[in-house]
Amino acid sequence: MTSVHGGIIRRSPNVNPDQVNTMSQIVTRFAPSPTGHLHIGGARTAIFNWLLAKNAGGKFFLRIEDTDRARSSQEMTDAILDSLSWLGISWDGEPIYQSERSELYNQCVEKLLETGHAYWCSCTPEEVDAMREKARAEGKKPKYDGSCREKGLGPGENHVVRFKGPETGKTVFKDMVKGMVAVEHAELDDMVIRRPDGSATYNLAVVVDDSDMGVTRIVRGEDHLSNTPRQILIYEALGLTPPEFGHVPLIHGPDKKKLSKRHGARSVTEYRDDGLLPEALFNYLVRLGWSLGDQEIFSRDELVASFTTDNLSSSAAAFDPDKLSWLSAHYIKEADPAHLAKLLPAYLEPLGFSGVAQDKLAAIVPLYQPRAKSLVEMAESARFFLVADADLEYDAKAVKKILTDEAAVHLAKLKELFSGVEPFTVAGLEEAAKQYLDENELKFKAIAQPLRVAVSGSTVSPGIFETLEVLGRDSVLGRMSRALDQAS
RNA sequence: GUCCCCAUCGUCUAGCCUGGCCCAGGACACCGGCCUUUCACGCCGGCGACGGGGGUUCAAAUCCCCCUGGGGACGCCA
Repeated sequence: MTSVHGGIIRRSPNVNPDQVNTMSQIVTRFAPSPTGHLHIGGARTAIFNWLLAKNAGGKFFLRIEDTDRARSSQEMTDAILDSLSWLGISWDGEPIYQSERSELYNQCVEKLLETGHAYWCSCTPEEVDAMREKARAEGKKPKYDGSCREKGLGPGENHVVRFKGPETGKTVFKDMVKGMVAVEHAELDDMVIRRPDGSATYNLAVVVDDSDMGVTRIVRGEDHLSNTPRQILIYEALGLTPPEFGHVPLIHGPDKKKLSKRHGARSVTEYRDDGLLPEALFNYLVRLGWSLGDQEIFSRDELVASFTTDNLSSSAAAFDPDKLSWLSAHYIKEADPAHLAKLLPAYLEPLGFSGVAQDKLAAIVPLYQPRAKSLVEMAESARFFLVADADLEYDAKAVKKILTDEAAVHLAKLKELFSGVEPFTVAGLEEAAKQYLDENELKFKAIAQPLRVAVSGSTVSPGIFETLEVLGRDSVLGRMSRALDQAS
């Protein structure tokens, strides 16, 4: 009564080459339940499965587990698909909806009934609860006690169908990340596979669907590990070959506790709203629980080329917002400025800036690529570039500290000089400033901060000449005038 | 409670399968320095771990056992 699965050898000797080929095609899937947004745990699972398929040149399917009609919604389904797309994950064919497949499930339940692998049960939920309570009280595993196993009941009011599992022996399988896992059949109880209303339960539907979809490898969260022996038993009873399973540990919060809303159990959408690039989240999630030597940064192509299940970690990982932030900064540095300029308006809008010209943004972006950790941060820092000169707000403390009488003298001179600088570029401005500095035997420090405060309103900005160039002559001169007014 | 899974720096991890090259390597964070025009970037350096106990062995982070700790599952949810 021992069954072993998951080995690599699954070919029978007499199949023809063509068939071997189709059979060896790798098929993976991601099966979210549309009862909430796509969270990072689910996103990581999706990524792993997608990568697995891509690496093998196989297929990656989507299945929407929406059998819980009350809690599922089309809006959530759409949101999940959106998140996947944003991450750059594409799927083969159309998503499959479990809610449309009850007929298939019922056929399989019938087959199980006919072959003696399932039976009707008339026990009420209350009765079953009592059985479980009793077992628990005796220090045993809470289980349905199998009262109806041999009763030979038929369909009837409030009758469910239960799977008739083996009572002895054990199921052993080779998990792609855990290795050999064994569970005694005595630990399992006869699970309900069909409810009184005729609907199928999770374990049955999953098996039927994965088999029907031709899924060959399943990577999923460790919370499904204990379901696996049950599912394997259903595969066997149905005369089907189980796929290979890989159970990745759940992601923990930074405190090693359960992932909570507070620190990371957030949806992919929220990270997008925070101004992360999808590349950063993708890279971070992959590295959380998977590694390839010492490499930290991976392009998508590298990942597709090198991702295998061998390097998946078997121990749980904690979510680290700092490291994610570091990756975000990295990908912003690497990104094409024009691309970022296209993304920026979405983050500028909430700040009250809309319809900013693309070429203007494209000029601003490079100044912030080395400093911004997110697009939100970039948008906020870039504010002073976008406000009208007359609306620029001056930080009182900065004005008091930097725009001294002496600074005002320099600013006045510089303003005159700048009005004639041609071209109005970093090189031209630098040259003009240098000349002024040399003539008056001044250090650059004497004018850097005054200029910065004059044009940005604060003591912080990108390099001053870059800032001046991007601002343009009119703004620079206008703002310098305003600064001189403030100073006096 | 029962069963299953897991255990290297604060965090992500390499190394573990095929013991010696590991008084344990990389990255994030942190600390210090350099660069400098503010803030960042960058560069250099530092701090910092094999959970505990038994074995096996000439030799153990690596193999075995126990303990402890953590997580998950025990649904007519998925």
